Amino acid sequence: MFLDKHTLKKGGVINKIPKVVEIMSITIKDIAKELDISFSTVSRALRDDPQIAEETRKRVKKMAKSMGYRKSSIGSALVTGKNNVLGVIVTDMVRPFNLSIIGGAEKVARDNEFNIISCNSRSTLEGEKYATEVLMSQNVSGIIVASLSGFKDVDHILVARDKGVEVAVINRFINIDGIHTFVGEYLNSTICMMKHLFQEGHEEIAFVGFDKPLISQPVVERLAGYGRAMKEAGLKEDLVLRPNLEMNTTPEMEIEIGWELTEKILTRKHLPSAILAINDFFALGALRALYSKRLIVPNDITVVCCSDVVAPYQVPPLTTLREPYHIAGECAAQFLIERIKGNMLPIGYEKLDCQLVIRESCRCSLR
Amino acid sequence: MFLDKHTLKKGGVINKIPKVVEIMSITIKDIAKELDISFSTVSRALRDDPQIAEETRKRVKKMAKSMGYRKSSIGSALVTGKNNVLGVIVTDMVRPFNLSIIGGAEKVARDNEFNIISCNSRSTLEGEKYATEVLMSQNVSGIIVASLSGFKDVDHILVARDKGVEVAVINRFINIDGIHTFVGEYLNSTICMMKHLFQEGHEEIAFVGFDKPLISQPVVERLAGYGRAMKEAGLKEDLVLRPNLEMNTTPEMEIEIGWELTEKILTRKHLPSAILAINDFFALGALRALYSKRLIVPNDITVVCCSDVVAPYQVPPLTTLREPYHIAGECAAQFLIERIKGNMLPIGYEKLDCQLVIRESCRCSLR
DNA sequence: TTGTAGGCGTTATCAC
DNA sequence: GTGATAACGCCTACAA
Repeated sequence: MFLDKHTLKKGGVINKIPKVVEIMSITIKDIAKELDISFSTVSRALRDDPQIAEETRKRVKKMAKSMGYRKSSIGSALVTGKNNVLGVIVTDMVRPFNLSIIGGAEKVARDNEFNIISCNSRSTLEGEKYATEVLMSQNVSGIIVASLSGFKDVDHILVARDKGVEVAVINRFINIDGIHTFVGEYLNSTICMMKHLFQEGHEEIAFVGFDKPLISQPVVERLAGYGRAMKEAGLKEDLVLRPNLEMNTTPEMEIEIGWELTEKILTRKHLPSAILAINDFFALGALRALYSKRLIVPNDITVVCCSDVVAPYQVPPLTTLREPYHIAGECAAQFLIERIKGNMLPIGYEKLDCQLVIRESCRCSLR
Repeated sequence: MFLDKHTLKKGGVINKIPKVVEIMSITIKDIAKELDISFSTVSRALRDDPQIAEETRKRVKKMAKSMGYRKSSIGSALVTGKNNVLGVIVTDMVRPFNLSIIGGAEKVARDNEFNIISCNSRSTLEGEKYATEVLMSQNVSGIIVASLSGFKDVDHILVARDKGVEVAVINRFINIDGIHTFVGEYLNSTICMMKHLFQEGHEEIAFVGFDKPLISQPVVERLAGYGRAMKEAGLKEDLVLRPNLEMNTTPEMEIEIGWELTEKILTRKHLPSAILAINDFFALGALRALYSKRLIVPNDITVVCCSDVVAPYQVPPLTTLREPYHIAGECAAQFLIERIKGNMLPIGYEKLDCQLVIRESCRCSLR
């Protein structure tokens, strides 16, 4: 596997024009002048202030529309301190689940006439602090933190909170006064997946994954869910783990590891009937190992996984536990917007279930 | 294939606190008061104005830092009309290539202390117009339009341009005065891919794809590149196309179509040695058709494709032409930032090559 | 080299 | 109901 050197070829310049003359935007003063009324009346009319003559309101709105007026959000932000912008901090803008979070937030924001500014933390604490400052300097009204930089240092979050910025945290298992948290529910979700496998008649189920040195709640819960389900069903656990996996692995590395772990399984005399992988990429590694041995999924063996990134686009498409990233983004944005609008929802934490998505990598698709 | 009904379970509220008292941010006035100098001196010192005493500059900066000052971008934006924010308009925040564009822009923006606001057009002209207005109301300094809503109505882009906002367009084959455009180079890139196949000894190469009723430049160029390469090599074209495919297909639909088209090929007595799919999802359909016939890639047949969305995560990983989305985002952001900073680069168009990424779905990986 | 005053577009608080 | 006027945080002539 090798990559061609990237080439960037400049195209021809097809036209040159002098810098365009800047045209000023329409302001409430322009409208006021046109209508020969005071600009504060215009401001009130546009904001549907109750104490304004219906007649005036209509005239102003009509004129505003015909002149192509659009409120400058920075003007009002300067006065109100709120600007209908939410900031989202994610580790990076590459991993699909981060983009799901942003997408979810964006959807809700749009429906509420809010905007989104997104920043990377690059998975570092400094990055997260910097991103927070950037967002503060933009006077955002709320911040969604979806960047798992660690568990201890949350000063920047507290500073934001104390400056009156609403903050919501996604998938970080902390408990800070005044900070609402949305976390995935992985334990019961994993048990749910296991039950599905039991229903399909599986009894020998291998868990392919890893053990992190750092406490990662999702990892812990998935392992616990697998363990509890097997125990309750009176079955023997079959953990095939890469111990002490460092943070910041790439998908490629995880595929590699999933492959190796599965190959270990394939050297056994007796194979399990199903493999539950800890995430998409481990599952992909499993698929590759099976493919190289010409084992057919799900006819010869079932492969399912937690998380749902590229699983829909596999041959065959994988049954997964889709994590609630998009929904978390939606919920967090909705929560912040409500708070910003003055609806002081209670602060606490909310658990969001994963979604069992059944595709063609398990037995039930054969019937 | 079915989905469980999504369940959203509310978690327990673990703590309630009264609304946090709002703490005012530090402004230049606070610093001025603290240092007993005028606030304009502070403003100048912070902006490294040349006509300021070195001594004062240091004192001010030190104090600013110790007080945790951060410039309010809305304050300065109100005065200067620029706010170091770029807006990006994409069709949606779901398709990975859109996110690549945003990611590329974000990377460059970050390096230049700019921020990004992203909006959806939802693939409609109205959406694009609305997004443009939203961005204008945020007083963005520049806009990247990466939303292919059509070719005719570009008034909103002209309005933005005329208001002094720098605009760059990605992958839309238009020519507007004052608007810089970045477009992918698909013709030569496709020929490049074909040459690679020839080098591997392929002579019977089927093209699996579609013919759009609407003129889509990438589609046209890919078809033309395939045709020209085959012709120049003295080989016979083997086009397996779904004619008149409507716009807005889903990945699932494209997989389905790619599957069907490939199955047609598989009914032949003599099979081609390679398949070039028009995009990832058509290639995925091909993989599924081949898998169901137990044909091994690349041993029995080679599969490659244009575009590079989920191709890296296939079994086997697919050789592709990676489209320059991330790079386009980077280039567009860089261009806009330069212009905004006053470096008046000439306006025109630039072509960005696709990148041939060789993976394991073609013969050369076997050696 | 530094200080003063005016203004950017909007909202809010007075009067009238 | 409406109209002045004073903020908001910052920048920038102009003056000192």
